[in-house]
Amino acid sequence: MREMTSLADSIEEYLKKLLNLSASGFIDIKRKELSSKFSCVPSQVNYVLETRFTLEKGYLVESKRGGKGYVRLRKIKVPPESLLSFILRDIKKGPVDDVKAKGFIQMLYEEKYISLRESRIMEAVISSLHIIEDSSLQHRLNGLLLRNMLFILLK
Amino acid sequence: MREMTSLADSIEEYLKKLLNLSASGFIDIKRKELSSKFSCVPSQVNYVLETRFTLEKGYLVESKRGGKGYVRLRKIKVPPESLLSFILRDIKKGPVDDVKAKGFIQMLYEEKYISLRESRIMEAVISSLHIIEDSSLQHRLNGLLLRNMLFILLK
DNA sequence: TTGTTTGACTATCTTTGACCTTTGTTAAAT
DNA sequence: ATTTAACAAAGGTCAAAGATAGTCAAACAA
Repeated sequence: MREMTSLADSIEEYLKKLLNLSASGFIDIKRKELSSKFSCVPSQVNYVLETRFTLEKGYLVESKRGGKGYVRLRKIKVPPESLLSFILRDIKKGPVDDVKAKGFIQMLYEEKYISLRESRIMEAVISSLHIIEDSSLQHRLNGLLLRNMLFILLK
Repeated sequence: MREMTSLADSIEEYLKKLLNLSASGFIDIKRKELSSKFSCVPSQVNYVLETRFTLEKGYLVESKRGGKGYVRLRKIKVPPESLLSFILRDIKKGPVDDVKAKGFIQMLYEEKYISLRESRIMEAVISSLHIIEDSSLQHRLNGLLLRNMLFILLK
């Protein structure tokens, strides 16, 4: 009889069960403890988080290092057909130039995801990145910043 | 239920509570007594003061050594019109590391210049800049971005 | 190939302790 | 009454150790 479930799958399942049981909508775990529980290296936990608990799949991961550190996992609601999902998918596909980034921001405003002031702040950010010489870095930052700013809207 | 609060966090919370209860707007503590209360070394108190009660976060710490020594903690009250110019002036002076940048953002929120969401967006921006290798560029961007985001508030 | 697992190295945050500086107190010497 | 010196009573600094989590690329498996 062969093993059908990977370690990653087991950890995923375990975390999802914990999440469902949680009244608060989030859970705090210790990376080290979790990896002990599954007798694997700690970075295995990161692998699971990166592949199974992504924003696109509707999860938010926050963490803190050092003494009393933790990893906090929460389930959020991102309707798959929503503008947010669309933008997140698009960002993941590749570099984001500033025309595209600003287009997204405009759409977010028009669809009432963000206020006028918020849209102006975000646009100011994208514009400011112009001083970066390395345009590949600039485009990566466009995507990353947009993504991390959207992340906030979900909390 | 696992304990997630570090000693530093507990001390921070305790001091903030005392400050809120204080009519005078400041509190005087004895470093030694406080550290006894929390069963830790005195320098732990300095750590908390240095990381949580910085000028950028809107706090002022004064102290005196020797007999009758004390540590005085106060929340600074910035006249509403001058907070932005205070920050802008500081930014102009030199590079802005992310601890400082986030301190300013926190103060802007506490003083009600920006909403919670706006503060989180701004913090996300600063955090995202971590991927920049060149730390001099990163610090320049911290300042520039903060400045350009603040300009939006003036409109 | 694609997805999984591992481990070496890195980054960040916290806690502790040894040593330093400043101020206050007291009592002896002047 | 004044000066001085020792000692006590604070608080400050800094660097090391401890506690977590993150990253990345190589090895491995399906």
